[in-house]
Amino acid sequence: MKNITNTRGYMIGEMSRKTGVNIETIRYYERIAIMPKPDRTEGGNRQYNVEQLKRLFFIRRSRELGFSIAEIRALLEMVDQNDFSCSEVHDLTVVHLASVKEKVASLKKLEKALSTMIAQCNRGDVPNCPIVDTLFEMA
Amino acid sequence: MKNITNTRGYMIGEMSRKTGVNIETIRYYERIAIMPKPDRTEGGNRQYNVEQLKRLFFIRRSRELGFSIAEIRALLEMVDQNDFSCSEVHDLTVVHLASVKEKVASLKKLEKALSTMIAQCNRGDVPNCPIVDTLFEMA
DNA sequence: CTTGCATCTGTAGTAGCTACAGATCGTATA
DNA sequence: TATACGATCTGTAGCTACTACAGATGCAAG
Repeated sequence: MKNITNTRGYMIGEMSRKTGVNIETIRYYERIAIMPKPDRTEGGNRQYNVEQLKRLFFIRRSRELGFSIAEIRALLEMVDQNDFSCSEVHDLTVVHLASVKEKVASLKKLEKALSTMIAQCNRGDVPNCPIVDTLFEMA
Repeated sequence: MKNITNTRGYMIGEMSRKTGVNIETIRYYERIAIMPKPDRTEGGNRQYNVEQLKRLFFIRRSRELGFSIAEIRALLEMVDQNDFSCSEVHDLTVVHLASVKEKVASLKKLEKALSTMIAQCNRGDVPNCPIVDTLFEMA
């Protein structure tokens, strides 16, 4: 039960608590190499530093914003360059925004279609269920 | 090169062409048992009937409407009953609609956040990239 | 020194397909 | 009838982004 940031660094559990990223997920990020291999204690436990903590925050925030791991990998590569190009980051974000908009649009279509189906159905008082009829359509 | 509906039934390729469902996906649906095991030719090729074709249309349409396989399984169980209850179908659809709405809402939030980030970035003319700054936030 | 939580590795599972490889089927044509 | 060639077969592995174990250790407090 220690939240102490000791001099040796953060243990994986602390990293998890601070960022909200699951421990298993942190190890997964290491395996797919978007997080670096951290130092180890003599016993073999991971010891993270502040850099790595920031990186994990970056990843979590990016995931929250819907970036895929592949996109995050690209973002991190950009950021890892000393003199990274803001316009590359900008462009990647614009592309991502476009895909989010597309998803919204297609979900809105679903929403409309489902609403219509539901509206046509008065729950069993009709001989044929209009929802089921719609689902059987060979459109 | 035949589109002939022969008396024996539809081959898997015909099913695929008619419904737009990938051949491998049709076999997958059989494996997870939302499509029945069809008859076979002497040689072992699948032979589907009209019932099964309709069922596949139903599945595809439901997928298009965003229903999960689990939900589709439930829908099919309802529909498979001779005297199925329209209100069960109704309720499942309402629940699904709610989840679609939630997804729309959360994607809209993303959209807004991403738009704001992009608006703040004038592509490299700022010392620190506002997008990257946002991503590093430890919120 | 023991207790007991934290962490370790490695593997397998999730959804919903998709993509092979290597073998056989089925049929149109020579 | 023989053959060629596309369609289909089975079985397995891959994809995304994790999550969930099992069984073995590490580590720190009492």
